[in-house]
Amino acid sequence: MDILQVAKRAKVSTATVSRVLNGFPGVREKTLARVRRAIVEMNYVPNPNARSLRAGRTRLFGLIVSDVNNPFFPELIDSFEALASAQGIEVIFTHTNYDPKRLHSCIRRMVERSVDAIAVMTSEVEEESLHQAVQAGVPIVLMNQRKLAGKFPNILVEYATGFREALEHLLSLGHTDIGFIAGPQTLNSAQGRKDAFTAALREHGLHVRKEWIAAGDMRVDGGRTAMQRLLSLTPRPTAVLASNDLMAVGALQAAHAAHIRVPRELSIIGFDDLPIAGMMHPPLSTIRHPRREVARRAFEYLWKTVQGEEVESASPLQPHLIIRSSTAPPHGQKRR
Amino acid sequence: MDILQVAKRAKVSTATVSRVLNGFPGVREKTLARVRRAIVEMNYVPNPNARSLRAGRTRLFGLIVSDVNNPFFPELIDSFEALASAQGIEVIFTHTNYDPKRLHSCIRRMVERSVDAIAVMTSEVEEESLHQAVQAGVPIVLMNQRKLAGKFPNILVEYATGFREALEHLLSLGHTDIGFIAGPQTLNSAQGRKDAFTAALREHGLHVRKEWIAAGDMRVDGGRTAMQRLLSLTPRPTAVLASNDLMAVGALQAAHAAHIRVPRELSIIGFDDLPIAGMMHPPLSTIRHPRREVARRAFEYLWKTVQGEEVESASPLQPHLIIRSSTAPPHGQKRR
DNA sequence: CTGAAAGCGCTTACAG
DNA sequence: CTGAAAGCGCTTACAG
Repeated sequence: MDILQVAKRAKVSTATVSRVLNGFPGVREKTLARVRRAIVEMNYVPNPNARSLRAGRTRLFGLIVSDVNNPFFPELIDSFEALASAQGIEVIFTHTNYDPKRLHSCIRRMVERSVDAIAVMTSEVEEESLHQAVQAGVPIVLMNQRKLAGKFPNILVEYATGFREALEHLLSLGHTDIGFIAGPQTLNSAQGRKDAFTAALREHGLHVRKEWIAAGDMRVDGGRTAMQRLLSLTPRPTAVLASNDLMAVGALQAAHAAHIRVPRELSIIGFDDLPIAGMMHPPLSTIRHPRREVARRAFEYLWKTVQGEEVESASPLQPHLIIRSSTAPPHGQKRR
Repeated sequence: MDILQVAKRAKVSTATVSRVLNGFPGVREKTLARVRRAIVEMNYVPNPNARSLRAGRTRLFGLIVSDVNNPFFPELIDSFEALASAQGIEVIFTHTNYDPKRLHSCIRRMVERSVDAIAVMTSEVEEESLHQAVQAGVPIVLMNQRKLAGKFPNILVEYATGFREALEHLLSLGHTDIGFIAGPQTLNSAQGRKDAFTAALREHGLHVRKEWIAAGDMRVDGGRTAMQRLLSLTPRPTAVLASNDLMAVGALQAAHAAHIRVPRELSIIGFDDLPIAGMMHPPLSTIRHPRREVARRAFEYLWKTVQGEEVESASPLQPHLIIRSSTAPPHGQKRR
């Protein structure tokens, strides 16, 4: 009974110490000071387990991502953790490795740990898994799961803006033959990106050439293979957009291997703006995914909800094009 | 009192339910079955806070790294987390951003959370910060902190082996003019790597040319600047080793910018074997840091210690050279 | 403004 | 082999 020791030293009851600890109003100034001194002198730290047991709150948030090894996530994790830590919240985190079944057990583990809230920042989500959290009364928030947008709180990212900017950039350089490296259409995020691409194309009256859309696995290897396929075509696109940077890197490798110079003979644009995009040779132009902002919104939603505050829904986040050196006018053409 | 409900349903006392839950021996087969059924039927999950409060163990491990955004760490985190999760341990993690002061507060937070053990996997460690854990009786383990090797459990990595292999590879290609991009000598890990390099040089009777050792900040930018300095020298080295892959990437960028072809005109070798090493153009040869193995040993040390088992100290881990495409015989020379 | 006391949900000697 | 009961360290109505 450690709080008892503090109470004795300050010559008050444990109730009063507890009040001071939790910043409750209505403690006389003098008592307050005495208790505070005792706390400091004894170097007292409350036992979080006892606290949680009694108060029913653990000050623990869960964070679930798809894949720690995908450079997309560290920044998101970093931001989330920093925000949490500023509020005295600890974060336990796991990843699903893109496997919806693992999401189920991740959520179960977190619920069993009685976290106060869960951020499900995965690219793929199965609705049933989420019900565990709902049933346990644990608030959750998702990242850009449009299909579940009505049912669950959701941090939306409007891919369309980014793709429109990318397309307009390519058009302004003189490209009209534009290919796309899509992701597996089983992934929500991959599907959304492909839709955004074709929509942007149509907006500008461009025809969607099905054979110029190749699919990869969202990793470097998949991007390389997809690009090899596109390069084998006649005619082939003069510019290629990839649904993520890892595949754009693979595309770049394929171009290098085929002795096709980027951007002189082929323009490439990625999506995400991973740190590696800028490290490539040439540095990749890409659409920046506002993941730190996603993390911030996700945390704030959960934090406010836990506090019992109402959260008004915000407008979707907008990704924007970052122009580096992997785009240029098509071979033999001038900037118009 | 949820365990009470289970007890009632199984017509036993809570003590018996607890015994079943914790796999204690000496419960009659029949009772065991009845209790198990009740647990399943009621979908009962023990309250971890009550458990921890009583048992004094939280089944929570702390993991501290230098920087989530450095691609070195995700694999380490991933491995550690997988191992922990297999034992029903949850991991809370934070990073110091290379700031020793932050390490202090990271450890404090974890101790206050009453984690059962802490893995301090940072490249820089201040001894005093560790005392908090020691005083609180929380086992810790460090990553390759040679200065503290006698005082604290430590997962050692023998840089020398890797550098020896790299050097011998370069010598076999015909290089004798070998430069080095060092890290800030305030970082233990950077210092260790530089020492390993110069030792390898001397072993082979090569002279250490001080002007061919440039220092960077362990990031891409630092590597680029350091390489620019080396390239401005006459004579300049025909091969350069970098203390980590991020700086090797920067070195590659500097070479590209100076229109020096790698590996034809300049060989580059990195250290760590980050995922990006293989994505570069050309793919970087590098010394692989066995970080998954580090994570495994760190976890196992902590796990065994928490169980009260004795852990015998293992021999240091050996990094090995991975040959890709950034090394070749020096310009105009043949492989000897 | 402050205190006495119940109770959060478990585990663990102790007794039988 | 099993149960009654104390207690882990807090917080929170309730009373004064």
